[in-house]
Amino acid sequence: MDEADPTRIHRLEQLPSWLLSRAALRSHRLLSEAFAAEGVRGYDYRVLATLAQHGSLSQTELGRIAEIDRSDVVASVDDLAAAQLVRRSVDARDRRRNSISLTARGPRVLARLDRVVAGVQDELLRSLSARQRAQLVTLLARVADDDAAAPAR
Amino acid sequence: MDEADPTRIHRLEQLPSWLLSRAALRSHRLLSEAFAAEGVRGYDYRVLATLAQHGSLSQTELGRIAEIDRSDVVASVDDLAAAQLVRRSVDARDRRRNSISLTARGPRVLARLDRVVAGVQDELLRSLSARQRAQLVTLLARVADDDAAAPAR
DNA sequence: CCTATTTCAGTGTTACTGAGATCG
DNA sequence: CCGATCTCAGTATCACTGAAATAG
Repeated sequence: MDEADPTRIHRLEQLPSWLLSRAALRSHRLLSEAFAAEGVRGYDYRVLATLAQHGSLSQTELGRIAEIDRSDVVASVDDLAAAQLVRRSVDARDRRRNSISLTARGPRVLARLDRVVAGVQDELLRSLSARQRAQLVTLLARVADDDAAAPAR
Repeated sequence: MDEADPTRIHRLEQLPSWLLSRAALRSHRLLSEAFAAEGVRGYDYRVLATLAQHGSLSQTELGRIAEIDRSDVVASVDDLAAAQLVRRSVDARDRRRNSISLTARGPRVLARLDRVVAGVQDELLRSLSARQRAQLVTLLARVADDDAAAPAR
Protein backbone atom coordinates (compact mmCIF):
# COMPACT_ATOMS: atom_id res chain seq x y z
CA MET A 1 0.00 0.00 0.00
CA ASP A 2 2.99 2.24 0.61
CA GLU A 3 4.52 1.75 -2.81
CA ALA A 4 1.15 1.92 -4.49
CA ASP A 5 0.38 5.42 -3.25
CA PRO A 6 3.19 7.86 -3.92
CA THR A 7 1.04 10.73 -2.68
CA ARG A 8 1.50 9.54 0.91
CA ILE A 9 4.40 10.85 2.90
CA HIS A 10 5.68 7.81 4.74
CA ARG A 11 7.05 9.73 7.65
CA LEU A 12 3.69 11.34 8.37
CA GLU A 13 1.25 8.60 7.40
CA GLN A 14 0.83 7.13 10.87
CA LEU A 15 2.10 10.00 12.94
CA PRO A 16 -0.44 10.79 15.68
CA SER A 17 0.20 14.54 15.59
CA TRP A 18 -0.27 14.58 11.80
CA LEU A 19 -3.48 12.53 11.86
CA LEU A 20 -4.76 14.68 14.70
CA SER A 21 -4.11 17.83 12.75
CA ARG A 22 -5.77 16.50 9.59
CA ALA A 23 -8.79 15.15 11.47
CA ALA A 24 -9.14 18.44 13.31
CA LEU A 25 -8.87 20.37 10.07
CA ARG A 26 -11.70 18.34 8.54
CA SER A 27 -13.74 18.80 11.69
CA HIS A 28 -13.07 22.51 11.69
CA ARG A 29 -14.07 22.82 8.05
CA LEU A 30 -17.35 20.96 8.54
CA LEU A 31 -18.16 22.94 11.65
CA SER A 32 -17.32 26.39 10.38
CA GLU A 33 -19.23 25.84 7.14
CA ALA A 34 -22.25 24.73 9.15
CA PHE A 35 -21.90 27.67 11.55
CA ALA A 36 -21.43 30.14 8.70
CA ALA A 37 -24.73 28.97 7.21
CA GLU A 38 -26.33 29.98 10.53
CA GLY A 39 -24.50 33.29 10.63
CA VAL A 40 -22.31 32.51 13.64
CA ARG A 41 -18.73 31.45 14.29
CA GLY A 42 -17.12 28.90 16.59
CA TYR A 43 -16.60 31.24 19.53
CA ASP A 44 -20.24 32.33 19.43
CA TYR A 45 -21.53 28.81 20.02
CA ARG A 46 -19.19 28.37 22.98
CA VAL A 47 -20.26 31.68 24.48
CA LEU A 48 -23.97 30.89 24.11
CA ALA A 49 -23.48 27.38 25.54
CA THR A 50 -21.57 28.77 28.51
CA LEU A 51 -24.23 31.37 29.27
CA ALA A 52 -27.01 28.77 28.96
CA GLN A 53 -25.26 26.64 31.55
CA HIS A 54 -24.10 29.31 33.98
CA GLY A 55 -26.48 32.24 33.58
CA SER A 56 -25.10 35.79 33.57
CA LEU A 57 -21.32 36.07 33.65
CA SER A 58 -18.70 38.76 33.39
CA GLN A 59 -16.53 38.65 30.29
CA THR A 60 -13.55 37.48 32.29
CA GLU A 61 -15.54 34.55 33.70
CA LEU A 62 -16.92 33.81 30.26
CA GLY A 63 -13.42 33.65 28.84
CA ARG A 64 -12.09 31.45 31.61
CA ILE A 65 -14.92 28.91 31.39
CA ALA A 66 -15.24 28.83 27.61
CA GLU A 67 -11.46 28.88 27.16
CA ILE A 68 -11.60 31.99 24.98
CA ASP A 69 -9.12 34.82 25.27
CA ARG A 70 -10.38 38.09 26.84
CA SER A 71 -9.85 39.86 23.50
CA ASP A 72 -11.84 37.30 21.55
CA VAL A 73 -14.63 37.40 24.14
CA VAL A 74 -15.06 41.12 23.38
CA ALA A 75 -15.47 40.42 19.66
CA SER A 76 -17.85 37.50 20.13
CA VAL A 77 -20.03 39.38 22.61
CA ASP A 78 -20.05 42.34 20.18
CA ASP A 79 -21.39 40.04 17.44
CA LEU A 80 -23.90 38.26 19.66
CA ALA A 81 -25.17 41.54 21.09
CA ALA A 82 -25.60 42.99 17.59
CA ALA A 83 -27.61 39.87 16.70
CA GLN A 84 -29.61 40.39 19.92
CA LEU A 85 -28.72 36.96 21.25
CA VAL A 86 -27.03 38.32 24.38
CA ARG A 87 -27.30 41.49 26.43
CA ARG A 88 -24.30 43.43 27.72
CA SER A 89 -24.94 45.58 30.77
CA VAL A 90 -22.73 47.13 33.39
CA ASP A 91 -22.64 45.17 36.65
CA ALA A 92 -24.19 47.46 39.27
CA ARG A 93 -22.12 45.93 42.11
CA ASP A 94 -18.81 46.31 40.29
CA ARG A 95 -18.98 48.79 37.49
CA ARG A 96 -15.71 47.62 35.96
CA ARG A 97 -17.56 44.48 34.90
CA ASN A 98 -20.02 43.81 32.17
CA SER A 99 -22.77 41.38 32.93
CA ILE A 100 -23.47 39.23 29.88
CA SER A 101 -26.74 37.37 29.73
CA LEU A 102 -28.87 35.58 27.15
CA THR A 103 -31.83 37.36 25.59
CA ALA A 104 -35.05 35.53 24.84
CA ARG A 105 -33.77 34.75 21.37
CA GLY A 106 -30.51 33.29 22.70
CA PRO A 107 -31.77 29.87 23.81
CA ARG A 108 -33.81 29.44 20.63
CA VAL A 109 -30.77 30.01 18.43
CA LEU A 110 -28.65 27.84 20.71
CA ALA A 111 -31.12 24.97 20.32
CA ARG A 112 -30.86 25.31 16.56
CA LEU A 113 -27.08 25.37 16.75
CA ASP A 114 -27.12 22.26 18.95
CA ARG A 115 -28.82 20.40 16.11
CA VAL A 116 -26.32 21.77 13.59
CA VAL A 117 -23.45 20.63 15.80
CA ALA A 118 -24.97 17.17 16.24
CA GLY A 119 -25.28 16.86 12.46
CA VAL A 120 -21.62 17.76 12.02
CA GLN A 121 -20.58 15.04 14.51
CA ASP A 122 -22.52 12.48 12.50
CA GLU A 123 -20.89 13.57 9.28
CA LEU A 124 -17.45 13.71 10.88
CA LEU A 125 -17.67 10.20 12.36
CA ARG A 126 -19.85 8.58 9.73
CA SER A 127 -17.34 5.81 9.02
CA LEU A 128 -17.07 4.77 12.68
CA SER A 129 -19.37 2.47 14.64
CA ALA A 130 -21.00 3.68 17.84
CA ARG A 131 -18.44 1.70 19.82
CA GLN A 132 -15.56 3.23 17.89
CA ARG A 133 -16.96 6.71 18.38
CA ALA A 134 -17.09 6.17 22.13
CA GLN A 135 -13.53 4.84 22.07
CA LEU A 136 -12.34 7.86 20.12
CA VAL A 137 -13.99 10.25 22.56
CA THR A 138 -12.34 8.51 25.52
CA LEU A 139 -8.89 8.53 23.95
CA LEU A 140 -9.13 12.13 22.74
CA ALA A 141 -10.27 13.32 26.15
CA ARG A 142 -7.17 11.75 27.69
CA VAL A 143 -4.90 13.40 25.16
CA ALA A 144 -6.63 16.79 25.31
CA ASP A 145 -6.82 16.94 29.11
CA ASP A 146 -3.27 15.79 29.72
CA ASP A 147 -2.20 19.42 29.95
CA ALA A 148 -4.30 20.14 32.98
CA ALA A 149 -3.80 16.71 34.52
CA ALA A 150 -0.06 16.06 34.92
CA PRO A 151 2.54 18.80 34.39
CA ALA A 152 5.09 16.40 32.85
CA ARG A 153 8.09 15.01 34.66
CA MET B 1 -18.36 14.98 38.21
CA ASP B 2 -20.49 17.33 36.15
CA GLU B 3 -21.86 19.28 39.06
CA ALA B 4 -18.50 19.25 40.80
CA ASP B 5 -16.70 21.03 38.00
CA PRO B 6 -18.46 24.19 36.91
CA THR B 7 -15.59 25.02 34.57
CA ARG B 8 -16.74 22.35 32.12
CA ILE B 9 -19.22 23.26 29.45
CA HIS B 10 -21.59 20.31 29.41
CA ARG B 11 -22.50 20.71 25.78
CA LEU B 12 -18.86 20.47 24.68
CA GLU B 13 -17.41 18.04 27.21
CA GLN B 14 -17.86 14.91 25.13
CA LEU B 15 -18.28 16.47 21.73
CA PRO B 16 -15.88 14.77 19.28
CA SER B 17 -15.23 17.95 17.30
CA TRP B 18 -14.40 19.83 20.50
CA LEU B 19 -12.08 17.15 21.89
CA LEU B 20 -10.45 16.87 18.48
CA SER B 21 -9.81 20.58 18.37
CA ARG B 22 -8.39 20.69 21.90
CA ALA B 23 -6.19 17.64 21.36
CA ALA B 24 -4.95 19.08 18.07
CA LEU B 25 -4.24 22.41 19.75
CA ARG B 26 -2.11 20.70 22.40
CA SER B 27 -0.37 18.68 19.70
CA HIS B 28 0.25 21.80 17.67
CA ARG B 29 1.69 23.64 20.65
CA LEU B 30 4.10 20.84 21.54
CA LEU B 31 5.17 20.44 17.94
CA SER B 32 5.68 24.08 17.07
CA GLU B 33 7.63 24.73 20.27
CA ALA B 34 9.89 21.79 19.46
CA PHE B 35 10.28 22.91 15.85
CA ALA B 36 10.95 26.50 16.89
CA ALA B 37 13.82 25.27 19.06
CA GLU B 38 15.29 23.76 15.88
CA GLY B 39 14.65 26.89 13.84
CA VAL B 40 12.02 25.43 11.53
CA ARG B 41 8.25 25.47 11.22
CA GLY B 42 5.67 22.77 10.53
CA TYR B 43 5.64 23.24 6.76
CA ASP B 44 9.41 22.92 6.60
CA TYR B 45 9.39 19.42 8.08
CA ARG B 46 6.73 18.30 5.63
CA VAL B 47 8.65 19.73 2.69
CA LEU B 48 11.91 18.07 3.75
CA ALA B 49 10.16 14.72 4.37
CA THR B 50 8.49 14.89 0.97
CA LEU B 51 11.76 15.61 -0.83
CA ALA B 52 13.55 12.84 1.06
CA GLN B 53 10.93 10.39 -0.14
CA HIS B 54 10.43 11.59 -3.70
CA GLY B 55 13.66 13.28 -4.72
CA SER B 56 13.53 16.50 -6.74
CA LEU B 57 10.08 17.95 -7.25
CA SER B 58 8.53 21.07 -8.70
CA GLN B 59 6.82 23.36 -6.22
CA THR B 60 3.41 22.37 -7.56
CA GLU B 61 4.15 18.68 -7.01
CA LEU B 62 5.57 19.47 -3.59
CA GLY B 63 2.40 21.26 -2.63
CA ARG B 64 0.13 18.50 -3.91
CA ILE B 65 1.98 15.70 -2.12
CA ALA B 66 2.66 17.53 1.15
CA GLU B 67 -0.83 19.08 1.17
CA ILE B 68 0.56 22.60 1.35
CA ASP B 69 -0.90 25.50 -0.61
CA ARG B 70 1.17 26.80 -3.56
CA SER B 71 1.64 30.11 -1.75
CA ASP B 72 2.89 28.49 1.42
CA VAL B 73 5.26 26.26 -0.55
CA VAL B 74 6.96 29.41 -1.86
CA ALA B 75 7.53 30.71 1.67
CA SER B 76 8.76 27.39 3.03
CA VAL B 77 11.17 26.82 0.13
CA ASP B 78 12.40 30.39 0.61
CA ASP B 79 13.22 29.60 4.24
CA LEU B 80 14.75 26.20 3.55
CA ALA B 81 16.86 27.56 0.70
CA ALA B 82 18.10 30.40 2.92
CA ALA B 83 19.08 27.77 5.50
CA GLN B 84 20.79 25.80 2.71
CA LEU B 85 18.67 22.73 3.35
CA VAL B 86 17.19 22.69 -0.18
CA ARG B 87 18.26 23.99 -3.55
CA ARG B 88 15.93 25.83 -5.92
CA SER B 89 16.90 25.69 -9.58
CA VAL B 90 15.04 26.30 -12.82
CA ASP B 91 13.93 23.08 -14.52
CA ALA B 92 15.87 22.99 -17.83
CA ARG B 93 13.15 21.01 -19.60
CA ASP B 94 10.36 23.36 -18.56
CA ARG B 95 11.62 26.70 -17.46
CA ARG B 96 8.33 27.66 -15.85
CA ARG B 97 9.15 25.14 -13.13
CA ASN B 98 11.54 25.24 -10.23
CA SER B 99 13.26 21.99 -9.36
CA ILE B 100 13.53 21.70 -5.58
CA SER B 101 16.03 19.21 -4.19
CA LEU B 102 17.71 18.47 -0.88
CA THR B 103 21.22 19.71 -0.26
CA ALA B 104 23.74 17.59 1.65
CA ARG B 105 22.65 19.25 4.88
CA GLY B 106 18.96 18.50 4.22
CA PRO B 107 18.92 14.83 5.23
CA ARG B 108 21.03 15.51 8.31
CA VAL B 109 18.59 18.12 9.59
CA LEU B 110 15.64 15.92 8.65
CA ALA B 111 17.08 13.07 10.74
CA ARG B 112 17.36 15.42 13.68
CA LEU B 113 13.79 16.63 13.16
CA ASP B 114 12.58 13.02 12.99
CA ARG B 115 13.87 12.53 16.52
CA VAL B 116 12.24 15.77 17.67
CA VAL B 117 8.93 14.66 16.16
CA ALA B 118 9.18 11.24 17.81
CA GLY B 119 9.77 12.91 21.16
CA VAL B 120 6.68 15.04 20.72
CA GLN B 121 4.53 11.96 19.99
CA ASP B 122 5.70 10.40 23.25
CA GLU B 123 4.89 13.52 25.20
CA LEU B 124 1.53 13.92 23.44
CA LEU B 125 0.41 10.35 24.10
CA ARG B 126 2.18 9.77 27.38
CA SER B 127 -1.00 8.83 29.25
CA LEU B 128 -2.01 6.17 26.68
CA SER B 129 -0.81 2.57 26.50
CA ALA B 130 0.81 1.23 23.33
CA ARG B 131 -2.47 -0.49 22.48
CA GLN B 132 -4.47 2.69 23.00
CA ARG B 133 -2.04 4.66 20.86
CA ALA B 134 -2.48 2.19 18.02
CA GLN B 135 -6.26 2.39 18.43
CA LEU B 136 -6.18 6.16 18.34
CA VAL B 137 -4.07 6.16 15.17
CA THR B 138 -6.49 3.77 13.45
CA LEU B 139 -9.55 5.78 14.43
CA LEU B 140 -8.02 9.15 13.53
CA ALA B 141 -6.88 7.87 10.15
CA ARG B 142 -10.48 6.86 9.39
CA VAL B 143 -11.79 10.27 10.38
CA ALA B 144 -9.05 12.22 8.62
CA ASP B 145 -9.19 10.23 5.39
CA ASP B 146 -12.95 10.20 5.12
CA ASP B 147 -12.79 13.26 2.88
CA ALA B 148 -10.77 11.53 0.21
CA ALA B 149 -12.45 8.15 0.65
CA ALA B 150 -16.20 8.59 0.26
CA PRO B 151 -17.69 11.82 -1.12
CA ALA B 152 -20.71 11.69 1.25
CA ARG B 153 -23.98 10.08 0.33
C1' DC C 1 -1.14 53.71 44.40
C1' DC C 2 -2.19 49.32 42.89
C1' DT C 3 -5.24 45.92 40.92
C1' DA C 4 -9.12 44.16 38.09
C1' DT C 5 -11.83 44.53 33.99
C1' DT C 6 -12.72 45.76 29.52
C1' DT C 7 -11.27 47.33 25.07
C1' DC C 8 -8.27 48.23 21.15
C1' DA C 9 -4.57 47.40 18.15
C1' DG C 10 -1.54 44.29 16.55
C1' DT C 11 1.32 39.64 16.01
C1' DG C 12 1.96 34.94 14.29
C1' DT C 13 0.38 30.64 12.33
C1' DT C 14 -2.34 27.96 9.22
C1' DA C 15 -5.14 27.76 5.23
C1' DC C 16 -6.63 29.96 1.45
C1' DT C 17 -7.77 33.45 -2.75
C1' DG C 18 -6.92 36.56 -6.60
C1' DA C 19 -3.93 38.63 -9.68
C1' DG C 20 0.30 39.42 -12.12
C1' DA C 21 4.60 37.65 -14.52
C1' DT C 22 6.90 34.23 -17.03
C1' DC C 23 7.16 30.45 -19.99
C1' DG C 24 5.45 26.66 -23.29
C1' DC D 1 -4.23 33.25 -27.11
C1' DC D 2 -4.49 29.70 -23.68
C1' DG D 3 -2.72 27.31 -19.85
C1' DA D 4 0.72 26.00 -16.36
C1' DT D 5 3.88 27.60 -12.92
C1' DC D 6 5.56 30.56 -9.66
C1' DT D 7 5.22 34.73 -6.89
C1' DC D 8 3.12 38.40 -4.28
C1' DA D 9 -0.35 40.62 -1.69
C1' DG D 10 -4.07 40.05 0.97
C1' DT D 11 -8.08 37.67 3.70
C1' DA D 12 -9.98 34.88 7.56
C1' DT D 13 -9.83 32.15 11.73
C1' DC D 14 -7.74 31.09 15.97
C1' DA D 15 -4.76 32.01 19.74
C1' DC D 16 -2.42 35.36 21.86
C1' DT D 17 0.15 39.96 23.66
C1' DG D 18 0.73 44.78 25.16
C1' DA D 19 -1.14 48.84 26.48
C1' DA D 20 -4.69 52.25 27.40
C1' DA D 21 -9.04 53.57 29.89
C1' DT D 22 -12.08 52.98 33.62
C1' DA D 23 -13.43 51.53 38.15
C1' DG D 24 -12.65 49.69 42.91
